[in-house]
Amino acid sequence: MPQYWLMKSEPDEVSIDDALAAPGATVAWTGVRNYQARNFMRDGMKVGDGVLFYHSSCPEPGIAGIARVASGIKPDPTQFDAKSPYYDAKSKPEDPRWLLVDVQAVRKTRLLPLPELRARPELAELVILRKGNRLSITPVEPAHWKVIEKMLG
DNA sequence: GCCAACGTTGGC
DNA sequence: GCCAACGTTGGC
Repeated sequence: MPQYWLMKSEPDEVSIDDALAAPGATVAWTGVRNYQARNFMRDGMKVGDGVLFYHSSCPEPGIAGIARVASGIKPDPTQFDAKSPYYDAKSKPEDPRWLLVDVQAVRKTRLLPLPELRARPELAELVILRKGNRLSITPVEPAHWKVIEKMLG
């Protein structure tokens, strides 16, 4: 049973184009610093799961591409890098607090903006559309995935 | 830049 | 364990 996820990235940091241009179209998903999002990676993700690649904190936020989970969880090396904005002094290499997975871009899609997602009643329960949601990684129901795939064409 | 809505921290 | 203060996210 395949599972689906939505993963937010600021295109200034890693856009869908950056991911497609990376070796193997694969990037390490660094910088997750929220326990709930981390736990989704740790407890829920499997290699091959579908990913909606979402651009956040940018002029036009929305879904920008399709990707897949390309590895199991690994420690996020940026937590040990004192020069990284994601540095966490309280995390110890023998007991890493933060994890990542590799994400492989499958294809760039048209930009599917938030207002268009909100306009679809079938997507009302999509986690990122719910009020107050700020999670950078959220599960996506198979039915929602199908609707979104259709909208992307 | 604003601000709503969360999450985290730390004193008690 | 409570909760006020503070920090962050992220759309607008």
